[in-house]
Amino acid sequence: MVVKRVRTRFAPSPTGYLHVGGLRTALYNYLFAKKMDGDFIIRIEDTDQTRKVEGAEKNLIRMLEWAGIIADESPERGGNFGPYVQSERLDIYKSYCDQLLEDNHAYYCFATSEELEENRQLQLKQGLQPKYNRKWLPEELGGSVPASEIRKKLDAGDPYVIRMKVPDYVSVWFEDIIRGPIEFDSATIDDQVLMKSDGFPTYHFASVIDDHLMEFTHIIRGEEWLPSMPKHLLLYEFFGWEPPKVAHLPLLLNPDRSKLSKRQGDVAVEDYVRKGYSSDAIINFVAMLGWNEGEGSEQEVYSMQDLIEKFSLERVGKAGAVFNVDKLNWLEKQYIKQRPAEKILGVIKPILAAELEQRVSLMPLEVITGDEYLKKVIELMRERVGFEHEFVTFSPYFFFEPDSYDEEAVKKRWTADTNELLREFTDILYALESFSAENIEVKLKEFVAPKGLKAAALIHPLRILASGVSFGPSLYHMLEVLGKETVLRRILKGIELITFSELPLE
RNA sequence: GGCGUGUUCGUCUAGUGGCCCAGGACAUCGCCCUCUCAAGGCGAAGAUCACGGGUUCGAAUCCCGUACACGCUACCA
Repeated sequence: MVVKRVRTRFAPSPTGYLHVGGLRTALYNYLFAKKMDGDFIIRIEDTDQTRKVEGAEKNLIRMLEWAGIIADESPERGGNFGPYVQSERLDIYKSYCDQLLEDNHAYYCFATSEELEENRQLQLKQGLQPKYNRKWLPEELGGSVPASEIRKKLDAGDPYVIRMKVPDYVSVWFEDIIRGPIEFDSATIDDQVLMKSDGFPTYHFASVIDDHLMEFTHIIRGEEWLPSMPKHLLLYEFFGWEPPKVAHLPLLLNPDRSKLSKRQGDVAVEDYVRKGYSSDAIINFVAMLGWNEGEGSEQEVYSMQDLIEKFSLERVGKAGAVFNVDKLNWLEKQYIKQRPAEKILGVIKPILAAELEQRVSLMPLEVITGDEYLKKVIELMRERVGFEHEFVTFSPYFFFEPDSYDEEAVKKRWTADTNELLREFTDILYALESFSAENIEVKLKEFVAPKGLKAAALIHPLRILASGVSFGPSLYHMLEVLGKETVLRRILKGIELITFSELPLE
């Protein structure tokens, strides 16, 4: 038997931003396809014209690309199974629907939405499952409506929908890759609308047609689609098509375990991008929400390549997972620690440029915007920042003069002769030929020892004057990177501004 | 209401009949390192495996029931 090339899809509707749950669905489809040496396709499901949002389709594809999920076929890329936008496939749905009508698997329904709603309320009140009451089921299909009456309504141009005729007394069974066997009784399946009165197909109809015509071998989608699986299966049966394998993914949840939603945090991938998360961390994090390598693996950090190699649908969990930002933050740090400086440069340069338009720097611009300088800053700060943009914003003193000094720190670290010590030490620094961390350290220790002082007596004040804050990288290395001129300028300025006598004595 | 799915530390999870009075990671706390902050190292605390019945010499793991949660129940996807 010839094994078919694996084809999977992500089929979003262009109604807005890319949801992180959607990102994970797309990722799993992508990982599975790539793992199996197959193709990953993007199809746009825009059959609800009222919910369509301008620009959403482009944005969706952009965000997936940002995440490293590149489609083999898509509306933008094309392919042999297009068009990849459902609103451009209307004639296809129409002809397949005609076939169903002809084969008595579907029928016209002229019920108004008011009628339908009334019926629904009635059934609900009676404790029944709300279902279409088959008022318009034709005689040939076991109903009571004569063909002539349908013909009359049609000729009169009355609006109608087309519904599928669900067979009575059958049970629909299928095997979900991650959940195992699932069975439904046809009595619980509604006569789903296939074609809406505006001539557009419903999701259910369009996706079945397209999934078959586009030759997908595996459908991987959210758990919310599980209950509509029997309808889809019935359609495959009507057409005599072999259904693809299916896997229904568990939901992503809010901290209170409700379905992940706005209000309790960010749900759009865009939100996380804006906050500075990298695609490495987002992909890694989202992949682990519901999937794990198993077999005693304790690996936490996975590159996209790792994921492709190790992913399998069988190892996707069944229960919903809470989207926990703490772990995402930790992952982001892991990536910052290991990311090549060159890559980080590309991200922080524009951020720095923007900052420099807002604030004036007293440091030589060509130096502080240069690769050499920025790389040194990156190496000093990479274990201390949570996001790449913090290379600029968390330690602005690498680019700008401190505009204040941490009051608490000054209070804690200043004594009556701190300023005098700093003044004296400034001369030593000034005379220093090579302004290196080692030299500064040696000089500082030489300076402080005969006075019977600890290095800390000078280290902390120096840090505060050079940076404005009491925390940061190794003082000596920090001073070296800042450079002699800047360091001296900041110390001199600082001892002018900070006067010990002004400090409250305790 | 009906149908469906799910349920192991706060969170993500390992675990597919004996190795589990349950392992790892994040978060929390403590100690070490240390010029601060991180990072790192070590350690602590944290799960009566939702509950109740079976099956079995033996169950987190198999079966049945209950509870709870979530999803679906549209001419939305």
